[in-house]
Amino acid sequence: MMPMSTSRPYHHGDLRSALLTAAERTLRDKGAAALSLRELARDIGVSHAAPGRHFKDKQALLDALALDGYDRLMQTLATADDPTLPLQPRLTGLTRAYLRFATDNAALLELMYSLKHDPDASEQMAAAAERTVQSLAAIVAEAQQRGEIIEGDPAMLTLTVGAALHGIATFAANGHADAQAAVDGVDTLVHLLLHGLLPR
Amino acid sequence: MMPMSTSRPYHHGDLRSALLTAAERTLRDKGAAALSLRELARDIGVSHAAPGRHFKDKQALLDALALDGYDRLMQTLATADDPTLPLQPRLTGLTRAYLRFATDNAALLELMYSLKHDPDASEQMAAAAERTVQSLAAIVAEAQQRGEIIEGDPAMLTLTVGAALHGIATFAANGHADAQAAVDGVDTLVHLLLHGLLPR
DNA sequence: ACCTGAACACCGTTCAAGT
DNA sequence: ACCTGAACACCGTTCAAGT
Repeated sequence: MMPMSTSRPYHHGDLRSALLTAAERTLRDKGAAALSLRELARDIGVSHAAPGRHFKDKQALLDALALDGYDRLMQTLATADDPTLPLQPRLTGLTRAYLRFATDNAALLELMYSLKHDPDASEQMAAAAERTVQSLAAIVAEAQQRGEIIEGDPAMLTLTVGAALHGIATFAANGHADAQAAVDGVDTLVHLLLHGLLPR
Repeated sequence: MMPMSTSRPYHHGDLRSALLTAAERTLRDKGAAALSLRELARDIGVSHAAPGRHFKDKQALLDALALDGYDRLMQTLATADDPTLPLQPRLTGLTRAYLRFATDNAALLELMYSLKHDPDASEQMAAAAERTVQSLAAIVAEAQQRGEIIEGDPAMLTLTVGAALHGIATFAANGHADAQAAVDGVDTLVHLLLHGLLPR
């Protein structure tokens, strides 16, 4: 039990992170469009102008949320990756992790991939996305070196795998595919990616 | 030259479609978040309450835009589809068409795939998406019957192909992949999907 | 440094009233 | 049937002033 100070000082202590926490909650519960700085301020118990000290405008708060999302996604993927595995189970594991993140954070993912960001934040997000792509590219390159997969432009192989993973994750996140069906289908999807659709 | 009535009547004639046209324009130029019913009304020259006659709220207008987007996407794909082609060029053509639509209508696509819609509109959109999936499923089933691709759960093959197409389209739309690079990569992507990544 | 409170210029939505 | 004009309850953002 933390003692609550009965005299409420006019400042908050760590308003910035309190705003981000509260914002992510409403993002999750009601979506980005329903997010109001004034409402956040009310919930936290601070004046409506206070958020302006920490985020130059509403978009800056959304950008910060999205950037945090990229960090968490990358950490999720890094944790899920097992470099000792052969390619197929390794990709399956990564895909499952991405799928789980997507369904658990659907609104956040939508925000992360949305078009409207400050140029500065856009740059940071492009860099974060690029880092994720690079780790996938590294996996592809490794597999090529081991002779597990075909030669050819590694960027194209990475793009293909990345597109398939991204596609199924967004299908699952927005309900275009049933989430459980998508999870169950990961094995088959990765198998098809590796083996192709043509008869042998 | 249409004669302009100098006495401006208090009604508009076809306000509903005028609103949709203007809304799509701002969606394209400034994004969904910047869309204001009052501003639309001003631009069209009608009172700020007039839109309420045609759309019960702002979300209803966004839903109508998204639904129209699904219609146009399906029409684009139907036009681009050439059933006389073998599977590989057929899929390549469809993917190109989807890519073009995605880059030409990035904000609209984002709106179409966004999570926040009225339940009623969501149902219609799910149905529209389902129809698109079904036409892809039909192509897959045909190819299976002709022995062009492997047997196995057609739904999984469709999901895999659909995920890859959707993934590359969204990459292109939001700039995660350079649009031109994505278009150039379509041949390779479809080839990889069909042939797989494993060495033969 | 950090926050308040008032002010400004906007919103979306509703509703009686007009034509 | 379709629109207006006023009204209501909100917004985001700015800025002098407070501590």
